[in-house]
Amino acid sequence: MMEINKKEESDISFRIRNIILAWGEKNMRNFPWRHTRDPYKILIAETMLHRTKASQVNHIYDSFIMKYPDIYAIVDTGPHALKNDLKSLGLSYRGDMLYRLAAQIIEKYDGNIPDNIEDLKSLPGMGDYASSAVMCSAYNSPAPFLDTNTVRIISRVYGIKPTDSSRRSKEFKMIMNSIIDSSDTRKLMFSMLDFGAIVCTHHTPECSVCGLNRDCIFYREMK
DNA sequence: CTCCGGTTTG
DNA sequence: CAAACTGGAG
Repeated sequence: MMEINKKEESDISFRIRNIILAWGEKNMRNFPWRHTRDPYKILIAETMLHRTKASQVNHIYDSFIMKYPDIYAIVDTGPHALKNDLKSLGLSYRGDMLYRLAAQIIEKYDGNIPDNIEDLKSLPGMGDYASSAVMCSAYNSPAPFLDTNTVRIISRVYGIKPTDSSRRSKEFKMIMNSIIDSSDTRKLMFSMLDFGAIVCTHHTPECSVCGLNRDCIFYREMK
């Protein structure tokens, strides 16, 4: 009995992984912060993406990187100018946060972005999500991260009602780990984020064209 | 657990 | 007009 459940569990994870990877091959979005492995540029992107739409970040990202090409440029300009350059993204504390983040990286790590989760998480503004995202995006490290998109996909397919704390829950983390398995984490995470943003959307998801619909409890209950 | 914010979306 | 957006801090 136990073994059957385990097999079914891994079978669903296997299908989610392959279906989303295949979908990503054709539909993955093409943001500038995905063309680089430079941890600095990825760090900036994650800071901007904090509770903010990717399309909004896309508007200002390139010019921001042009103006602030490295971590020292952030500190040199000071919090006030940063705040102004990030204004269109909302969350007014973001400028101060980024300044403190850059200052600590220079002070504690001689200007080098840490390449491990523990050190990243110790920095201001860097939580579970952003730290794992840097690890995954810059180093292709198998660091699972749960954001609003991946939580929504998992909650629907598995029929688990999402709560405000789902992104920190052990249950969701374990499922995410089983989906990642030993795949190309970087490619899978980007595909999954985009799948959530384009197909498995919050309002009126595109269930009719979703490759996961026959596995999805949300879809089966909707019919 | 609650709050944050300009912009976008329904 | 309300709710959501690749979350993190207090």
